[in-house]
Amino acid sequence: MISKKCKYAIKALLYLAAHENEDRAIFSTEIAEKERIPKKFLETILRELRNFQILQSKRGKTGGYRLIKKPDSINLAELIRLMDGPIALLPCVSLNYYASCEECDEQNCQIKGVFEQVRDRTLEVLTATTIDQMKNKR
Amino acid sequence: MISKKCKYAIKALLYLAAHENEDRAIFSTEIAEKERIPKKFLETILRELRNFQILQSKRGKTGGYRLIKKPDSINLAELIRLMDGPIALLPCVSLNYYASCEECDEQNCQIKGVFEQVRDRTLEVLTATTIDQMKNKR
DNA sequence: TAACATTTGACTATCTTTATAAAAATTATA
DNA sequence: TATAATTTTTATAAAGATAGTCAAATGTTA
Repeated sequence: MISKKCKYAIKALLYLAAHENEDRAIFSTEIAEKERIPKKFLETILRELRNFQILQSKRGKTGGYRLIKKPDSINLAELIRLMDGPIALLPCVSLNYYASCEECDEQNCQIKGVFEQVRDRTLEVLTATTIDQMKNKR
Repeated sequence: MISKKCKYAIKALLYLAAHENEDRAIFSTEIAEKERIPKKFLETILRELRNFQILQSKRGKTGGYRLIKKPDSINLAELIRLMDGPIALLPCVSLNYYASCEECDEQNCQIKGVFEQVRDRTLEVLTATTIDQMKNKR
């Protein structure tokens, strides 16, 4: 499962992408209400996304959030990794967060293979999917 | 990520499968030592597997654990669901543990589609892989 | 220029759940 | 009587999901 944090991040980005052409910064309050995300939780998520250079923020009356990265350059694999960490189902088959299994002889591991397959299949879908593509669904 | 519990369960079943023809019950201690799994934790895992009718247990001097199900009839998807629950990355696309997303209009959800794809791709691999197949790796 | 309203930012606190065990006492079996 | 599983209880630690508070920035207005 991805975390709620991650799901909320996707929704927030979709919302920002949908209103990108309106030439205005968008308040966390607006996103929270429209997407029904707990406001304070959303704010910490937006801040993280800003720290990752995915969006920019501005304080004050004319403040709010805007996308920096283009929606077609934000893919789901990247986003999930930023918010939740590894995508692989085992640490020892993770490409970006590899960690060895303490207890097993990795050379002769019988279970790695399947999970490498799962990882590859999953990544095929996730890296091929961008915020822009999701936005244009239905 | 799958939990350690789940990973240990896979390892324990692989061990039992590897020694299936020896016509003896196998102690939790033996599995714990050979597979380097914390003993007490392993015992609770074995008990769960017994409750799921995957193996049987016997107490006393000639006690231990034996497989009930054949290794080629235990697939990974089933096993992961028993130990960890849902395989899908979102509750609303889970086949066996479906739960609606409180906050979103599921009819017009833009993010479901991708995660259905991921689920299907993942399940293709996991349901096609049995303990017996893994046992015969390398 | 000072005061004000609004919005993000940073830092804490809290509450719940899940994961991971360890311990003790009990029961079954050879 | 020794051995090994069973049950029950408890503990710990980490993660997840939120709420609260006050500070800092920004634009507006008197």
